[in-house]
Amino acid sequence: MKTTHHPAVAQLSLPTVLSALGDPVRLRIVRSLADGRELGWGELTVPVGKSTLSHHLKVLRAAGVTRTREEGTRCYVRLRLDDLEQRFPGLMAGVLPAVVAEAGEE
Amino acid sequence: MKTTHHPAVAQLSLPTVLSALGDPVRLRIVRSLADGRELGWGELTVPVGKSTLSHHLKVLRAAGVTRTREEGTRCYVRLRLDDLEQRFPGLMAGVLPAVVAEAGEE
DNA sequence: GACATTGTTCGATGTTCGTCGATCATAGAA
DNA sequence: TTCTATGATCGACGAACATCGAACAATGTC
Repeated sequence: MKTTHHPAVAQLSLPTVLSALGDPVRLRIVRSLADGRELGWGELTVPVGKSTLSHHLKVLRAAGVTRTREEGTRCYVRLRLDDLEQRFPGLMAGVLPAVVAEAGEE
Repeated sequence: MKTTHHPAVAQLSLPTVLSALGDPVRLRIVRSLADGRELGWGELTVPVGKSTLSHHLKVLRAAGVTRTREEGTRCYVRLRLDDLEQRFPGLMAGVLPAVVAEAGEE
């Protein structure tokens, strides 16, 4: 595919991370990944077209929230929980429960 | 001044809160308030004009992150920590340390 | 009443964002 | 090689956003 760029741990920016999380569609993606599992692209069920999904995954990736692994023609996504914990200790521990709890509200 | 509107606890939305926090200027405001103190409008030193500051405070207020109290011609701002804890337990406990830690990086 | 202070609102400008359909590049299958 | 499936990229659109200066409203002071 392409050289999917992932920022280094030291370069993760808090406004960028929070801004990436501040969108309903992306928050829904994060919720799907909240348990740490790696999911295939197609398993991310969001109510948008695939070009839009690709865009949102790019935003999450650029913010350092997710890591995309390519395997053949398909790719897999997971949260960068360890990296985020290293850069912003406790952040995701505070955010993820709220993200998961938000599931039953919509 | 005006009828400054504050959303009820049950109406706080996670994407809205995170989105409100996902801006450098607003994050700087939140950092000033991180210890729970109430600050006067003028004590919020951010590198923007006053109309822009007013706008950012409105965004934070509308998201339910801050509460504005008016007293005469001047007003005071503070975080709605209790309300946020009630609606999203642990969220601010995870976010605020990262916000404060971010202080020495810029 | 006249003036000063404080913060909001308005209008405008340039930028960024979310969304889509269409196209393209890559890797695997027939 | 040809076809197919997977995602990324492109171009475009309208909406939302950050910013500013100027004008405004409300309160306090002289």
